[in-house]
Amino acid sequence: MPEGHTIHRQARLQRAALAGERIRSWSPQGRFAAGAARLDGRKLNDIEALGKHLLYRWDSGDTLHVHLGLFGKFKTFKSNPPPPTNMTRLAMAGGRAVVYLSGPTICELLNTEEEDDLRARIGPDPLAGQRSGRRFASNLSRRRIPIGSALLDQRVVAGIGNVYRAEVLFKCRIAPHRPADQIHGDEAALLWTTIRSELRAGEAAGRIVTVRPNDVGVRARVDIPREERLYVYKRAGLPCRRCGDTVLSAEMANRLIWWCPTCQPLSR
DNA sequence: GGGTGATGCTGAG
DNA sequence: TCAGCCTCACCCC
Repeated sequence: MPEGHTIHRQARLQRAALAGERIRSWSPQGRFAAGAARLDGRKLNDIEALGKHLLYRWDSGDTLHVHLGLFGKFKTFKSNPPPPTNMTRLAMAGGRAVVYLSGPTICELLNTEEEDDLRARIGPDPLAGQRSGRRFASNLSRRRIPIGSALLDQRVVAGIGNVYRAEVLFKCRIAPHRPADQIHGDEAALLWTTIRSELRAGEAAGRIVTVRPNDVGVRARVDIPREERLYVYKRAGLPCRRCGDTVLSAEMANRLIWWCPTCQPLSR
């Protein structure tokens, strides 16, 4: 379930659960055996989220880099952890909690140079607290690709995934096919603030809920049914929650995207 | 119980 | 552009 909000949430929760202690680390699956052995018994100083990447800082000077990819998952147990399965790539056990990681695309130790490379190829992170709206706008202005593709490019903005790209464009009334370099300054500013507030809401809630109170016929609650939480994502053929027109979908940047042709006109 | 798609990304061609 | 990789929830039988 990993867009940027999940990663930042994990950083926050795991910081509270593990940081500041010596951590027993091992790789039940065996695929990270050497790395885990190197970290075993070291003190975990801090965890940093960077877009969809997680960086764990250890007192040995080591940095553990985790990227969940499409399938990666964390499971945290405060008490009575079940034994890890042979799918558990990395297990980290401290005095307060145990965290199991399975299915990550990346689980590796980084040296300084590799970490610099990672930072260099990642765009502004809306959850990192920086004021990077201008950088985001400038990144857009330099791409001729559709805005729907640009939002998935982690060099443009770090942390957006397929759900948020569709939802954020809907909220800002921008058609996904419009070229990124033709997004007006005020639209780019609105996009940035919308991305920030939506990712923040997702981080806090632990799930993606973009539908808000004042929109027709939908409760503003986190516990609303799953199929009412989003405006357009995976709603092809269904009526737009705002105007009733039919939600469309198409492939863009190798993934499906959904939009309302009335609420998100091609020209503004 | 099998099949499939998924909130991601890379590297080969 | 496309196959490949990682895992599992969900659907259908």
